[in-house]
Amino acid sequence: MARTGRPREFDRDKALDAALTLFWELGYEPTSLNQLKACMGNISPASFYAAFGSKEALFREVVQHYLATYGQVMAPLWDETLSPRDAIEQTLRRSARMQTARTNPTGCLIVQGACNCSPENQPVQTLLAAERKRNRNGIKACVERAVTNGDLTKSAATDTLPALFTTFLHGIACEAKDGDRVKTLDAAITTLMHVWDSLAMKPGSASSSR
Amino acid sequence: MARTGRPREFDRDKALDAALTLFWELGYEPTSLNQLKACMGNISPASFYAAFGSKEALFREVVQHYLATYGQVMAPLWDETLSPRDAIEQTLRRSARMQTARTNPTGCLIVQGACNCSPENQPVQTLLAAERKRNRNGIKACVERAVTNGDLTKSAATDTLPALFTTFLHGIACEAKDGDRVKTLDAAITTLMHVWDSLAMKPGSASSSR
DNA sequence: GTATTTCTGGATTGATTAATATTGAAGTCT
DNA sequence: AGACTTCAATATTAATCAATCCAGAAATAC
Repeated sequence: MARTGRPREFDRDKALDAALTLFWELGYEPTSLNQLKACMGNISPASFYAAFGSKEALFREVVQHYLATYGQVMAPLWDETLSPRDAIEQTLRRSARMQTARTNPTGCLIVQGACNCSPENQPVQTLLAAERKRNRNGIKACVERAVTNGDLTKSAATDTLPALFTTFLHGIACEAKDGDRVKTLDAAITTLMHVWDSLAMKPGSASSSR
Repeated sequence: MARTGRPREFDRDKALDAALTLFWELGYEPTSLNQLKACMGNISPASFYAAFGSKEALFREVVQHYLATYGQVMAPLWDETLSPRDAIEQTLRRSARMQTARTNPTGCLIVQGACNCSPENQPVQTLLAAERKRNRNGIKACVERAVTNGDLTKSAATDTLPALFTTFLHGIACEAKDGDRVKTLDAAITTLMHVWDSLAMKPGSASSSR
């Protein structure tokens, strides 16, 4: 699309990737523009602001990029070809694997990217909080779908499942950043899913619908 | 103990309390010395450094104060008069209640107090990481005690319990900060404890030992 | 070739950061 | 009373923050 004028000398996509890594490691506020410009290929302030607008605008773009790539571990939640149980299990397992992988920073940009924020950067905090709410809603929708399906019989216990799974999901970020192994988390997920299974077989209906 | 010289004009304990609240709300780095001095009674820089040494020294003192008060919700983990199951359940419930109370900031200082940190403040991050490790060890010790007691029969599943409960515990901080109600979390804890109970009754022995 | 457009490099902006120095007031001890 | 000790207010330190400006370089359009 670049029509006229002098072409950019650095690779915008690579710069965005580098910024993602830095934001992921340090979080929004501690990441300084100097560090960003350095890791993005020693670009000048003018180049930076021409290409990305501002630190906050860059971060928003970084979050979108994260959601479109690493964040896709959450996709099973909205994949209705999966059973609700498999959707949640896969989401947990893929999150644990992604957040502990050695190919990227540990932990979760959405949970930890703007954890310590000055009031003036509340918009950034709000942006990530909205994504976490999306996670919550996705898990809740899965549980409700299971009730509609007949996989689960609605009860006081099924009402607690969304908070249970969401709290565990978001807790993975802390454990991953603290050095937990994927094996450890995976095993915990296996045990956690027993909660679902014991609720699924408890009431009358012999076998699940799908 | 104040022997001689002009006595301090501000209340050191109240100042520490105010600093705790501010650090709890914002985290370590975004909390500026100006904000601290203001909330501590408009004290001067000289007074601040004379009384507390530095920002980091103040934070360390704040963390100790937190652990000695709010952090006592974790005490059941090391209370051997409680059954291991009750110790973990009480810890979870008291954490959820404390972190959602309207009398103090939401979330957890240990989990979220230094989440976004520049490399130069790594000592602060390390301080909190060590406390989180203490939580992990406490939960693990409870599970191991249950196995020794005979409350639980050692199996692949019991090996996963420490990570399961710890991940949930640390996840509470995120959910509390995002506005979850204590009722919601409490209900989720009830369901989570079913994991323990189903493991406890599964193997042979009819009733628990104590 | 000339005009136009867009990028880059370097210098600089004002605000804010944590921390220190100086100075004088306010207290205790003998 | 007078020596001594500790505090607090003001001013200031150097460093860093995100962001802007300006001049020159490099490309395209006509």
